[in-house]
Amino acid sequence: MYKETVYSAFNLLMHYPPPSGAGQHSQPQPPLHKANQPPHGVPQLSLYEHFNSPHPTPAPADISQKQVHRPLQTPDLSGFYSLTSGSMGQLPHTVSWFTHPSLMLGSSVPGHPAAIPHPAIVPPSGKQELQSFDRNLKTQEESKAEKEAKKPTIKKPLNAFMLYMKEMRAKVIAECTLKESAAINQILGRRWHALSREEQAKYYELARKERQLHMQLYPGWSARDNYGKKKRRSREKHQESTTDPGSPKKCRARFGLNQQTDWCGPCR
DNA sequence: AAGCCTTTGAAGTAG
DNA sequence: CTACTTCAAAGGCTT
Repeated sequence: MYKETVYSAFNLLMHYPPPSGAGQHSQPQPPLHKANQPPHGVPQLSLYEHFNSPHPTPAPADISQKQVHRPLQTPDLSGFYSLTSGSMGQLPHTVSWFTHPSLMLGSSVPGHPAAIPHPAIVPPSGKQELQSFDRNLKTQEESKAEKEAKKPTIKKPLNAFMLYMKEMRAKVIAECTLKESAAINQILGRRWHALSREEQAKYYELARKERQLHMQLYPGWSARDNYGKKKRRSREKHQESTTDPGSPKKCRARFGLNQQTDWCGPCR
């Protein structure tokens, strides 16, 4: 029963036409993640449409509106990618952002624009009034910040490598008896490069569908929405490592090597 | 408790 | 247009 569901879901997933050029071995080849870009002007059936057919629900114009005024009309896709496990050979667990806790959107009230005083509004003169104005301004800013913090964050869809990591992490942990993610990710990075183009293509394709579904569900969303929200280490710390080879990606960038094909000595 | 580490890829920003 | 930056996941470690 379960397996049947798995394979039927897989068939749905694999119903998409493969991107032109994907999985072919003509030389030279562009990087897969570039080659997999869908051609412009070629509408492709999305997972969303697949599951809504023959009664498609038009994608809402505004995410907050959808959350509050209309419950998500999409059929229960939770665990969709766990269902597609068969497709990937063995996706042992959920890999979709769709089922990620961070995306389990609550019933947040859409934030009204905070009452920000117009720049032309000048605080009344006089020390006491000025202090009072400052306090009000601060309170407004604080409440605005609180509202921002309470807003459910829509995360970025996972890219091909992230999907691969999610699938393979448990395997690597079991094999290497490691738990530290930094070390595991290094191993996974090397294994990713060792994959054949066909194997990688599966993940690029899955990632493309993730992005497509994400766009369908959150039409107004942009990666910009989450930009700068995480506190990062200071710029100085980044720059002080000029003598350090750093990650292979950074190292390749530094020495002008091909990011997709070249291995830099110090990072191997 | 918050951020770092570490990876790749997508998408943003800055010049 | 190019180069650089940030964020997705993960969990132990550090501050």
